[in-house]
Parts: sequence; structure tokens; C-alpha cells
Amino acid sequence: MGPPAEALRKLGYPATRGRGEILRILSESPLPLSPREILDRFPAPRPDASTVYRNLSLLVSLGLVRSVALHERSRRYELATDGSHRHRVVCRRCGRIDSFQPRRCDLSRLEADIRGTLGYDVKEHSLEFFGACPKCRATEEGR
Amino acid sequence: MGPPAEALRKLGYPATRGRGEILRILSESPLPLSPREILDRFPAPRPDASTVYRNLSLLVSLGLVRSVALHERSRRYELATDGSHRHRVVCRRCGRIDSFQPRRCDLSRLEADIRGTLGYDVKEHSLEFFGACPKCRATEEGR
DNA sequence: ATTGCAGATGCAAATATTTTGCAACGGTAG
DNA sequence: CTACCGTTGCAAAATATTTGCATCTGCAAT
Repeated sequence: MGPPAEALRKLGYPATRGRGEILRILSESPLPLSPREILDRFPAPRPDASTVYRNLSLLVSLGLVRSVALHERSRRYELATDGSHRHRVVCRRCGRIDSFQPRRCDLSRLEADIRGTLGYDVKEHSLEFFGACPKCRATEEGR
Repeated sequence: MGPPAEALRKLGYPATRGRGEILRILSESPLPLSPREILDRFPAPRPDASTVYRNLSLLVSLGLVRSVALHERSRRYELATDGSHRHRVVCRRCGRIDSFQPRRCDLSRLEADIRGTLGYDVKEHSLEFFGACPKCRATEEGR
């Protein structure tokens, strides 16, 4: 099943088909996916939705998967492999989603500020941008 | 009803009781609230949940209210008055939420990058931090 | 290869969240 | 004060997520 299976076993959890598929599906998607989208991409026989939710929840708690909040009805999920930290850009008009890896994510200073003023030990952050994608900007020209 | 009412009327929408209350409730909360929490704070007679959803949706589209995504089951909402841009810090352990106003939100550079590489005209961003609040850090000491 | 156990899955149902249709009601402009 | 248009309540549907329980599966020790 590959490296993910080992990662799971190492953490003491069986590497079941469902978990392997979720990780594979996420690894093949350029975009974070909703539970529903993940389920739809499962090869037959499809698992029950509850299994997908349970596994996503486990994988998130193990740090193998990360949730992404784009202000939609449901959350999305993406692989949290290695140091793959990403930011999102969402088009308010057509819903297109792009993501990019920041050159150097210099929010460390802000995080230090937070530690100093609010006392939080910040471990993660999530940054999303919203605006108009090139295509929609072109369409809007004659507004 | 106050300034919010004028803002609504100016935009061509009736300033109904429900809208006024939502704006008041949000203005009195130091934290962004979920639709459910907003409903719970309504003085009797409480409106139907659908009314709250419809109004939140309208207020967001008018720019008077902003949604906040903290990777929870439902979104939260906050007043979007004036230039009140805020960032959140959420405790992963106890769920405590703090927010703060960045001294100077120097993401403009990143936004310029995005415009250059992806072609998006970025109009807004949303930045959340996750970690351990001071209280929970103390509790965890003897882990 | 076989077996036993802890944990995972399917299924059904409960719970939570959000949306929609429609008739009655309320806010605003004149 | 009246008329009109948009809003609200209510009921119901659609969507999203969680949970209990019996059965099945992955894993490790034979």
C-alpha cells in the first residue's frame, strides 16, 4: 500500500483499504477535497460515508491530513505530508481555488507577537485569500 | 435603530427587526458567533432559524458582516464595520478563541505576489492561528 | 498458514446544519 | 394612511455529520 501504510502502522493503527484510498485520493488531487468529493472518487466498493468521516478524523488527529476551511458549507481536506504548508486563493465569483507554497512563510514574527501578548503557543496557521481570478476579472471588465 | 438601519436602507433593503438584532448581537460579542449562537441570544420573540440564515447571507453580501472559518462544523460571523480587520487565535485543546488587530497587516506583499503569479485580484484574506492557550499550556506541563 | 483480538466497517438511525416554497405580515415611500 | 415589495414564520426537504451495534478485517503471535 506504500509509505502511508507504514506511517499508520507505526502509529499503531491498522492500514485499512479505506485509509489507504483516502490518502491516495488526496495525494492525487491538486485541490483540497470535501468528504463528499472524497467519497465520490472512491473506486467500488465505496465505503459508507461514516467510514470516510471517521477516517478523516483519525488521519487529521494523526497529523497525516489537514483540514482546510474556505468558508463553505463543509470543510475540505488535504494531505499534510512532509513540510507541505500551503496557502489558498479563492475566486469569489466562480469558486476557483488555487494554492501555492509561500517562499518563506514569515508569519513567525506575528506568531512570536501572539506568544508575547496573548500567551499562545502557536503551532499552525491557516491563511486564505479571496478575490477575483484572472478569468473573472476579464469578464467583469465591462461592469 | 441606529446607524446600521441607515446603512441597510441606503443599500435599498428594509431595516427589519431581525437585521437590527443580528447587528446588535454581533456588535456586543467579542467573539464571532455561529448562526445558532446568534439565534440563542435573540430576545423573544425569536425569529425562525431560516430568517437568521437569510439575513446573515444578505448582510455578508452587503459587506456589513463577515464570515469567519475556524475549521468547525459551522461558520461564525462577525461585524465587518469600518476597517476592523482581525485575526484569530484558537486553542486546539479547549477551544478558546482570541482575536487581535494586526499592527500593520503586511500581507500586501504576498498579495502582490499572488497578483503577479496567479493573476488574482485579492480583495480580502483570512488568517487564523492554532495552538495552545496559556491555561492549557500550564495544564500540559506534566505531560 | 491459522487463530485470536482489537479495532474498523456497514448499516440504520439520530442529530445538526442549511435551504427552499408559500402564504401572511411588515417596512418604506409617496 | 395606503399600496407595494420584500421579509418572515412555518413546514418540509436537502445536506452534513455523528453514533450504536453487530459483523468483519488487519495484524501479530503462533
